[in-house]
Order: sequence, then C-alpha cells, then structure tokens
Amino acid sequence: MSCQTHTVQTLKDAGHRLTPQRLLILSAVRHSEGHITAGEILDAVKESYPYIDTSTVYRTLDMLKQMRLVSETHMGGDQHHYEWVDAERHHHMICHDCDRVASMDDSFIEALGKQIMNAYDFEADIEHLAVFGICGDCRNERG
Amino acid sequence: MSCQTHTVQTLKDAGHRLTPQRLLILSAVRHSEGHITAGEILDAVKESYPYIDTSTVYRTLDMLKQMRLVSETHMGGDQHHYEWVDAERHHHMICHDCDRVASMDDSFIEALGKQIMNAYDFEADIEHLAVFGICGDCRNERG
DNA sequence: CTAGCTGCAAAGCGTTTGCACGATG
DNA sequence: CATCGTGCAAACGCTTTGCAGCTAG
Repeated sequence: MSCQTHTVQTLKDAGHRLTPQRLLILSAVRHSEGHITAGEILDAVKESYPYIDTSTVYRTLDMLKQMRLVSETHMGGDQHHYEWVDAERHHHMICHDCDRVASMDDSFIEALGKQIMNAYDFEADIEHLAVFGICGDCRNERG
Repeated sequence: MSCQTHTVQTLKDAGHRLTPQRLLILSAVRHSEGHITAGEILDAVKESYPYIDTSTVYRTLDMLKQMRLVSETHMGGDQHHYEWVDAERHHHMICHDCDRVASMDDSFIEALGKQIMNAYDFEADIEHLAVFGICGDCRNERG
C-alpha cells in the first residue's frame, strides 16, 4: 500500500488524473505474478467494475509505459505482456512442453550486454528477455 | 541453385507439392538479407506473379516452419519476421535510434545457454534473438 | 484421377481511433 | 468549470479460415 501511494503521487505529479479505472488497472498489473496481458487486465478489472473498456486499458497502459512504471514485452504469443517495473530486473524462461514460466536473474543478461558492447560497440538495452526451451522436469520425463 | 534443388528435394521427399507460388516464396525468403515479413514476401512475389494471395504466403510459411527450413521471430513490430534457416545461426542487434540492424554471432548466445543450463537446469533453445539498444554511431552523434 | 494447393472472400484477433458524455481537480 | 478521461462503436492491420475450382504428381 505504501508503494501504491508512491505510484499515485508519481502520477499526480505528472499531471495525470486518478480515476477508479486507473487504480484498478494499476492494481491488476501490480498483483500479477510477473507478466500480464491487456486481456487479462481487462478481465481482472471487470470483476470489480464491469463497465471497463478495452480502450481504457490500452490508454492507461500507454501512459504507464511512458512514465516507465510498466514495461511491454513480447513473449511469443499474439499479445503483448506488461510487467510492473520494479527494482529487480529479471527475465523469463518459458518451457515449450509444459508452458511453465520461471524467472531468471538479470546478472546473466547484464554480462551478455557487456560482451556485446566489447565485441560490437553496441549498447544493448535488454529490458526483458523471454527465453524458450525445455525445463529440467520435462527433460527428465522424456528420459 | 544447387542449394535450391536441395530444398526442392527436401520438400518433395516430405510429400509436398512444388508449385510456382511456393518456389517464388522460397526464393523471396532466400534472397532477403537476413529477415523478411509476410507482407514483404507478398510484394516480392507479386512482381513476377501478381495473383499471389496473402493466405498462400502464410500457408507456405507454415509449411516451411514445420519443416524447419524457415524460422519465425518477433523483432519488435506488429509483424512476424521470417528467416531462412542456414548453417550459420546468428542474431540481430537493432538500433532504437537509426533502426539499423546488425548481425551478432551465435557464440555469445550459445555461451548464455550453457550458463542458464548450469544455473537453472533449463535447456534454452534460442533460435533467434533480437537485441535492442543503441549502436556506436548513434552514441557518438549524441556526444 | 485425386489429394493437395490455390485464390477469393470473409472472419478473427488484438489494438487503435473519433467522438460525445461524464468525472476529476 | 475547464480539462482530461471514459465508454461506445467503428476501424485498423496482420493473420487465419471455409470453400469451390484448379493442378501437380
């Protein structure tokens, strides 16, 4: 809740209005473990406020992206995924077989960025990475 | 051409028919430097055969994906990008500023895969990676 | 000949936009 | 009370699908 008030203040300071819809959308993103799609946000908000419209969700997400409070990512499907920008940057490993999603520490990717810089003079900005593959469990089951 | 005949044989062996449309689509993908979208393929093929339909392009790409002759990637936009699967796996670095695309050797990513395996017991299958960031030229211009 | 491929047309999906009403500060 | 945000509806772009006719093997 203290973090919520902080966010609210940030929005106010930037001259954005605080509407119930925005608070609900914010809450949906905050409470999603990791990542959430626009459709999922819509469904979540509809539980408490059924009149919410898709366009409101997208417009709010645009605002939050612009304020760098939320980041947008592709994770393989047709939809974008949104994620709350917190201190701990992390990435995802998605299993092709069981579709489970695990978190990966940013240190690996940070190191990769440095290597790319050395080799290509390219400053990588890997906000989020979705790595596909096969998890240990599924590999064992395959034998 | 020898490589083309090889591909043709592969398709035949798998019981797929060789139609002029397919050959044109194949050629468009082969001759694209790096990556190409469905729309770009459509335009390219239309130059020699204007009756080609979008659905044919997508259906052919599906087949080629299934045969692992072509790979599909997200590179940030709305469209998918398709790439000929050749021996030399490589990745792309895309500059946020100038939109230029440069190629990155797979060795970095291969190494990353091994690290992920060690740390998380997850077998990463990074077919293609699009890394966004700022290229050296644009960094210099910014000063 | 006959399975498989094509073009056409229409639908599907996620996302965006124009607009008038309504709510926020 | 002025502005900004909302819901609605309609449009958008990319991709997918159903179908009848055509064609490669």
